[in-house]
Amino acid sequence: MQNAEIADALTELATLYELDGAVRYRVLAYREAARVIRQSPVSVAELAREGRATELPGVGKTLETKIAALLDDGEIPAAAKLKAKFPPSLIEVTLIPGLGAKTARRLYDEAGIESLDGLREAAEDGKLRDLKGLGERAEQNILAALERLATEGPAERLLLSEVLPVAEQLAETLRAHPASEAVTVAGSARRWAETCKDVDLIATASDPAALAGTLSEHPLAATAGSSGSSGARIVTHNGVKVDLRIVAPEAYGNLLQHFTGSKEHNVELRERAVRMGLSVSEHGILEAESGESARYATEAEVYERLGLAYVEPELREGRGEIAAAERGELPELVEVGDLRGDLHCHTTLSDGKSSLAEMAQAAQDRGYEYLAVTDHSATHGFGDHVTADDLRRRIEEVAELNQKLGTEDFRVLAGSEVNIQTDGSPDYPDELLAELDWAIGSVHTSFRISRAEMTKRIVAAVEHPLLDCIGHLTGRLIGRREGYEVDVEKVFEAAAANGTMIEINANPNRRDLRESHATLAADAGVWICVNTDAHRAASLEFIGYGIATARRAWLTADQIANTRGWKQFSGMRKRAK
DNA sequence: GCCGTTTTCGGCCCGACTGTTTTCAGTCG
Repeated sequence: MQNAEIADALTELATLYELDGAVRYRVLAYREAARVIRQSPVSVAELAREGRATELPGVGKTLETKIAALLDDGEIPAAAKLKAKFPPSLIEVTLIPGLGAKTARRLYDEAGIESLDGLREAAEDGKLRDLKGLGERAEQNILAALERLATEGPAERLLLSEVLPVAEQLAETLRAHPASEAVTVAGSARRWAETCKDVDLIATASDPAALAGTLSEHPLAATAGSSGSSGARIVTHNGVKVDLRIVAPEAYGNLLQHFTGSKEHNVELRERAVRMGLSVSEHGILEAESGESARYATEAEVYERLGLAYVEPELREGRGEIAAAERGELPELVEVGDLRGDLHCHTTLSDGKSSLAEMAQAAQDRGYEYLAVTDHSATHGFGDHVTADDLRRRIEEVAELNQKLGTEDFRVLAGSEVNIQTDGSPDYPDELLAELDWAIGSVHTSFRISRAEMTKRIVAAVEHPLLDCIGHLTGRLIGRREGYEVDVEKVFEAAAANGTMIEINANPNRRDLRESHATLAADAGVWICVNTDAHRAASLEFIGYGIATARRAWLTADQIANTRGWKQFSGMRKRAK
């Protein structure tokens, strides 16, 4: 059973308990455990079988027993019992914005509402207004929410790459306004999370109302909400919700820290502050004893007041960064500027949109020392495959291009992204692979084989002496496709033993290795390389998303192979050994 | 239900907003 399935079951049980009126903290404990399990890089099912699930923070004896029952019987007895007590379709009702478990339970007890259909009927018949605490306004809001759900489906999170360009463009416009003093993109976009729900902009300005008006009147705004001296709210034409909050410069650090999040980071920060006799909010830090409140212009001062080293936004996820900041043991994170080359891209030879020369030029423009051109291989399909003869010609073309460039400072590597076939073998003969400068092995077919077979398949590729690197290890597409099942720990163990690199694919749809796997791989001693998988010259820019994943995985430049210059990197390739 | 610079019980973040209500509970981020 996958971690996500266990997490889903615990989340459902949390809501069932909440509907049943359990104490708040029990519900919170189940939700927190679900979060930790969802994020875990290792199989929680395996941990539970070994009786080690309690090693996860937030999982105690009780939860371990419940997970074991879920694995053995496919359900948790407590959940089954509660589902007999009231209709489980009541859970859907709690998903309507503005309705929670308390209200849902009262709708059931007092109006016999069991589901979204029942809720709609009652609202249309004007029956909800009879319940204490609800009125006509609530009826209208519920009907509007049901309508939105029917037409738009559940609110989905947007890919960071859909949100970040919009956020940056809006921030740039605001920065250019004469009344603006500082504007920062905050929230999950600042943390470079995989997906975002909305955009938070934090600003300070000499004329706040004027700055807020600028956002409301921005051409990207499809609809504008209220706008005043404290901020403004818009929805862009591509459906991104944007909140601008404007604050006095003295408290800019407090507000920025608060709205950068994450929620989990902030909760942990505030809990720690309480133990120090301090109360932290977006407005400042209050000392309980003296009653004195302090405001800070910068985030660094906020962290300093709490006895912590500055925490980079990408680390603020409640994954131990506060404890590390306290000990002064936060890693010095890798940066985009540390990279010396990109080792995965495509050209018009397979499914890319730019030529070999255009890709090389773009890499030189970025200041790289090397670019591996890795078009798809012989069995790729879609008419985009590259035959063995095509590849031999490509090797010659690359040699000619390098000669023409005539510099020691930059070189193109003749490479390939080779399909790992179902039996784990590459789809070019070894003699041809040996002529390449660089080869990546990737899985592009037969995703649905068993976890054991997939693990065996990829480990075989890892052990192949002429595959230098494994591409997009799990094949996931964020929000669209789960990755294939594979025992990543076994793969990393083999990769470390064989000197096979594993990439962080920077494509914002992939970001694969995901961050928890990247941490695990680096800890296992695997060389990571961060590559774009660019299919056009402009897409070399996507490297920022891959570096963000590396940073969110706590990685330093040291742990990334392609931060080395060519001389050193060339010797680190498996084929060079 | 979890956890320990308040260790095996008694705590467990902070504030804004909403809709309903004359002081607040529920929900949300």
